[in-house]
Amino acid sequence: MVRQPSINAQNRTPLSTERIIEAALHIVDGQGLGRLTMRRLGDALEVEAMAIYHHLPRGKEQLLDGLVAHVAAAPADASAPGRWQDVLRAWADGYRGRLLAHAGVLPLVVTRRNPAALAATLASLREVLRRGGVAEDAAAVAAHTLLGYVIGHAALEVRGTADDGAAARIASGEDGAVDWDARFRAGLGVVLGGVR
Amino acid sequence: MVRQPSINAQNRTPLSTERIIEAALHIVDGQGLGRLTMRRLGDALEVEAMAIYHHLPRGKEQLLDGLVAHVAAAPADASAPGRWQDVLRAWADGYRGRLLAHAGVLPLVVTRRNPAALAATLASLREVLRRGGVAEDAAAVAAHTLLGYVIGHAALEVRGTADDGAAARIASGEDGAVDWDARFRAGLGVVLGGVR
DNA sequence: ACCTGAACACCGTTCAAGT
DNA sequence: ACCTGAACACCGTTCAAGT
Repeated sequence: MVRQPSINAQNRTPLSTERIIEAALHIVDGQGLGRLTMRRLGDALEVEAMAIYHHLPRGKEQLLDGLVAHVAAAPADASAPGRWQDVLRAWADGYRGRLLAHAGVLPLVVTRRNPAALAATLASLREVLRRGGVAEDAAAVAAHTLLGYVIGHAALEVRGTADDGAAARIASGEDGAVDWDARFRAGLGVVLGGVR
Repeated sequence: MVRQPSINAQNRTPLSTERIIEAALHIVDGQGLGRLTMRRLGDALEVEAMAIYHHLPRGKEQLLDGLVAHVAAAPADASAPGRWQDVLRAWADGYRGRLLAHAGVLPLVVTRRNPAALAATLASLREVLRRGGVAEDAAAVAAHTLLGYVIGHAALEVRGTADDGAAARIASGEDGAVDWDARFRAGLGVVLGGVR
């Protein structure tokens, strides 16, 4: 006779790295990076904070690395059909949306050492350009420029949404709110238009 | 008879917001953002941590805002002679150097609300373009694109210096170390070349 | 006005112990 | 193997008190 495991003792879904990262991302998205603590994360998972260390031995460091990987590793589809300009435009739209949706992890993406995440994304951009017939050197430069622009623009947007009003008008002489979508597309045009 | 103030009691230079910010920046540059604590900052200033609150009533929040202002507010010289391309290239070089020299505050520049600092910088870029004969709309787009690129590229550089070696080669197929200076200049050419 | 000392409510992390 | 409980060395910040 086989025992039903769900009946006894602690019948809750066990912890896993994936569940931990997801719960952490949920906290960051909802309450901000500053409120992500091991204790609060434990609460959200209905577990003592110390249980997390069993799955992430490097502790909070490893947790933050996981968040970066989850958000920043989003390569372009090099096998997509169409002009490389359109493929990159579509990727950039998606990547920007990703960064804005998880704005709280942006400071981590910016400085945290996590080679694999961004390197893979960068390689996919080069591949799109290479397949599109752009020379190797120019492709490397363009991939770098594009990723830099998307990340930098997302950073400006995250900061900017707060000072659309009076502050921006006073300090910059700009008239009213910024249409960020249009701004981003226009800047994207500048970057892609500069690739030869 | 006038008393000599320097003789008595606590004859040390009194605290000031400027001294506090400078000491904080020194800690961040030397030991990283994570090691900037009010207590350590107090030690560096030879004062109890609580004394800082007398000069920065909003506490650490205000301290971090001050760091961002100190690093990110570096406008271009709109009255400089020469082609606008050269003026912006010179500004970009300087701004990049600034961000890299204080890489520890980069995550703060990226997300911390501090309208004045970036808005003033942005306005100066627009002014350079406007004086150079670029149309208002195109100037606004280009200023935004340029600042976004410089910040984003600096972020990639800060992260990248760690994975120049094997990690980058494996993940990206790139051959060896990246010449960041050349990369930056080339990307700058792409961005400026795209402005019409 | 400017700084100190003690205290409070938190942190991340370790370590031995439970099941 | 997986989780808990108590403990340690830190945090930022408040508040009353000193000069």
